[in-house]
Amino acid sequence: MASDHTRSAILAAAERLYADRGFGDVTLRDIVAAANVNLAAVNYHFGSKDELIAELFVTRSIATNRERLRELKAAEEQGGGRAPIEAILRALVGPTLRGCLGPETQRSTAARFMIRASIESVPPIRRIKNREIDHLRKFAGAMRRSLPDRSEVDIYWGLNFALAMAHHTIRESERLTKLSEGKCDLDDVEDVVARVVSVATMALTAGKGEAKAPARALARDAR
Amino acid sequence: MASDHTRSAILAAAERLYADRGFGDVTLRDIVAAANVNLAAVNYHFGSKDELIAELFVTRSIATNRERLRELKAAEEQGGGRAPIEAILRALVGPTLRGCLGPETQRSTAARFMIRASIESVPPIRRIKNREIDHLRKFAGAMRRSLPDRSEVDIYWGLNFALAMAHHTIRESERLTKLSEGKCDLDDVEDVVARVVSVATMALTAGKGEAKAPARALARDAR
DNA sequence: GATAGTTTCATACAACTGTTTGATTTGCAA
DNA sequence: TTGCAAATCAAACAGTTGTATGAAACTATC
Repeated sequence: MASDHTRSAILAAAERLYADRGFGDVTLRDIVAAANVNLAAVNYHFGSKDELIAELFVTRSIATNRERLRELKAAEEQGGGRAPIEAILRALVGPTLRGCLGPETQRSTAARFMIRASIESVPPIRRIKNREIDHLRKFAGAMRRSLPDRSEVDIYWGLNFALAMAHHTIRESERLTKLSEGKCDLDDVEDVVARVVSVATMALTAGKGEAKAPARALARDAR
Repeated sequence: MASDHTRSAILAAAERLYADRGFGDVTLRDIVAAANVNLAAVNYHFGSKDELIAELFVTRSIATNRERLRELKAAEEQGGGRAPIEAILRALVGPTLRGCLGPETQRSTAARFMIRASIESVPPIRRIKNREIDHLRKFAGAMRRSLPDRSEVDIYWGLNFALAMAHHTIRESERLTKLSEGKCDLDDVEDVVARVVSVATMALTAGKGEAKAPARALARDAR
């Protein structure tokens, strides 16, 4: 096996470049230049560009999911098999938010890469991504156990909204900062996590079955 | 001016293709093939590919914003300058959701194109997009008038979360359907709108100033 | 119906992409 | 040291991209 040096240099450079600039405009030549290796090295070590991306995604995907499940399991064990909904949501969105936001220095390339992947959806990743549904199902299960009175539909919507708020906040963090003229502090990660968890919790616990009825008659003057 | 036929055929074909497959893998040759025009027509009528995309985006952006502002204005007038927060949020997310979801037949290419644009962020669009902040500021203003007791920070977060839920739901509608095994009906657009508005309203009205404090001590066993 | 201006067309171009090739170097075991 | 597989390298390849060209086909005006 000699030296994996080249191999891992490519992985690191590729992850950073993809995280920063997206899959769209990062070429193999950019990657090998950043990694200080020969152009042919990518195909030699990974077979193709797509396989490089796939390996990157699979590795990171496994790591992220493990982290989330670790937090989930801890929460459920502490509650004797039934975790408080806040803890479940925190396990779902916390790791990603912590990795992608916060002061420059403590942002992880890995988390930012995963966000890119969740946004741009390039072919090699799209193929793998279907497995993520199984992962989300585990959270849906935990949420159902935590809120046994809640309808399944509401659970899924709550899960969807929690992910929505976390991902969108990461993706548009720059715009939110500009829009609020700096008043929204995206560097205070725990505050962001608390806000997302709080709103998602309300979505999941408010009302009782009908989080839909109110004010539906308003503004129906279209056309 | 003779016949704008070629011009508008290109615009229509490009919008549809970009909406369906994204900017990433739609080539000029795909567009001219779909529009049944010659390859050189794009550069003749628009100057360059980027200018074509920009024109598409600007046109649609203006239309969407006009529709949203129309609903907003109607709501504020009806309330005498102060619209209920639900109506404001409905004006913000309604048009986009209605355009992008619902039965296949009534989905608008325009709305789907705008979602693509909001996701992929290709250079010519990124340049224009900064203006959208001014548009969002109008909604922030209306929300502040509607909830004068609320802190500005909370307003911006509520706005952010409302857009988050709407956009994410559209982008991941397929996954949500699969995850919920069809139990979440993405074709019932008004239900989706009501859910998003309802949760965003809760985010904006709950607590009073501190939608953050609860349960922050939980799950702090990381590392 | 000739003419000038606009629009279309087939084709070529230059730049860039991921990938392959075959020679050369490296590292290590016999 | 010798021998051999693994790894690196410069160079070329084939394919695709957006764009440019110049001739041909239109269209309307005089």
